[in-house]
Amino acid sequence: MLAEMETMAYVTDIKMGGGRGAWSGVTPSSCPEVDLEVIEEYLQEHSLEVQPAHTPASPLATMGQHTHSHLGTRIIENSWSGQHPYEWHCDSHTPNEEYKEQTLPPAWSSTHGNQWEHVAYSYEASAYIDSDSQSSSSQYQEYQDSPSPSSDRGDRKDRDPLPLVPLSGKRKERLFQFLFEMLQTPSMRSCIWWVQSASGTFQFSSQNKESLAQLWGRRKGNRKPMTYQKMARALRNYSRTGEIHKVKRKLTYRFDEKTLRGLRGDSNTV
DNA sequence: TTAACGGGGAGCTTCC
DNA sequence: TGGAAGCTCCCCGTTA
Repeated sequence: MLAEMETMAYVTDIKMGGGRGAWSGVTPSSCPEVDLEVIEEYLQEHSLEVQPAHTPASPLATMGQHTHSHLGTRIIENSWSGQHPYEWHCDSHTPNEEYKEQTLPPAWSSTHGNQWEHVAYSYEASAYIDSDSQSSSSQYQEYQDSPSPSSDRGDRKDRDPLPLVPLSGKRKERLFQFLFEMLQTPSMRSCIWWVQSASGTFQFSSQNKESLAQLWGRRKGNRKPMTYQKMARALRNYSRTGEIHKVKRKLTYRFDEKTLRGLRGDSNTV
C-alpha cells in the first residue's frame, strides 16, 4: 500500500510539479501534457486489489472505512458501483492546500438502487475550487446567470429526491460521472477543471483533452482509442437529455443542476 | 486556416 | 429475446 501511495504521489508530482507551484492564476490548459498512462496503470492495478471489497451494503459505513489519512496523505477509495474501485491520493503535492483541509463527508444518494452508489464528494464550500482553478469570479462573469449556485451549497433542504436516473442494479459508469470524478481529482486538473464549480461549469484543457478522452475510452474498454471529438459527441447527446449543457465558451460545459446535485450526493445533508 | 462545434445516422454493448 | 439506453464511430457542414 505504501508503495502505491508513493506511486500516486509520484504521479501527482510529475503532473503538478515542474515548478509551476500552485494553480493560482494559472490556466491549467497551459500545463504540459500529463502522463495518463501512469494514472491508468495505477487505476488498473488498484482496481484488481480492492474490487472484491466493494459490495456496499452500507455505503455510509463503507465510505467511513475507505477514507484514510496517512502522514498528510488522504486516500479516498472510489467506486463506481463496485466496478472501478481505486484510490486518489491528495498528498502534500496537491497544488492547492485547501484540498488537504477538505473533509470528505460520505455522500451517497442511493434513492434508486445503485445508480449513485459512488463516492460523490460533497464539497460544502465548493466555491473553493473556483479560486484554485482560476479566478472565475472575475474572469467568468458570463456564467453568473447560471442556476443559483448558492442553492446547492447553502440550503439543501429543498433538494429534489434526485429523479435523475431511476436505475437499479449495476450500470456502467457514465461519461458525466467520469467527468465529475476527474473534476474532483486534483491530479487531473491539467486536463479538466472547474470554471465555476457552484454552477457546475467546467472546461477541458485544449492540450490535454485528448488524453482525458483516451482515459475515458480505456476505462470503457473501447476497441478504438477515444478522441475528444467522439467524447464531445457524447456530451452533445447530454444536451438532449439535459444532463450537461454546452456553454458558449470554448471547451466549456455545464452540468445540469439536478445532475450536479446527484453527483455531489446531496443526500448526506438531509 | 484551423480548432472547435453541431448534428445525422448506423452500429455496438449492456441492461431490463 | 427484443427493446431501450447509452454511448461509439464516422462523416460532413458550420462557426469563431
